[in-house]
Amino acid sequence: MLITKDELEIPTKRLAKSLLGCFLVHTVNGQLIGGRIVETEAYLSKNDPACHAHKGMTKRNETMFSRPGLSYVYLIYGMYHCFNVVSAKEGQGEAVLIRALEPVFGLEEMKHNRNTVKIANLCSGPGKLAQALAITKEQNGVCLRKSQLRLHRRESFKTKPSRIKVCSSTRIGINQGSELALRFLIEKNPFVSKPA
DNA sequence: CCAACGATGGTCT
DNA sequence: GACCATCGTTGGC
Repeated sequence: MLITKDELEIPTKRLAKSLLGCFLVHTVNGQLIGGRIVETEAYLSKNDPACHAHKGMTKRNETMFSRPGLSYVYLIYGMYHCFNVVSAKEGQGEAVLIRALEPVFGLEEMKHNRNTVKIANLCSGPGKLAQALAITKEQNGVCLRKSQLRLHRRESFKTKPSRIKVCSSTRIGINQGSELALRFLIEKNPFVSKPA
């Protein structure tokens, strides 16, 4: 079952936690690829200098200010993409970065996209999962309930029990705002980008 | 195991 | 011209 509009329009920190265990799937050439979200980070509009929206709207970050439930994708280090779920209220400029998935669907396709055969190396980082799922700036601004790129609830696929334990840590790969505990992970999950 | 570093290009000052 | 919400490789233990 798809994530509902109401489930998406909640405070960003809460959404970052509740997205854990949900499924991110992309239909490419009629084939479904993707997996279960195991690691996220919240980026806030207030008191968060690491957030792209911290200094207001620019060409790059404008979709961060759009409706919750849309996709925000940007290019990082000239070669990778990062995928976010726009959150909070329209106009606020907040989002949840999806940092890792447990690969579930279309493993062979994802191996091909990533040029590796190691399952643990397919989606264990924001750049990796975007590459595995063929997410690029073409998906920037699409609706995650209606486009080929979608979010499904935890109970949608019977791959694991839906009860999970969440833990948190400081965020990864940033300088400013690095002391804030806004990274959330499924406890003891082998598919995260780095242990807590 | 791990720290260091280069690739690579869009965005912002 | 500097800075990046990264990753793969390299070279040291």
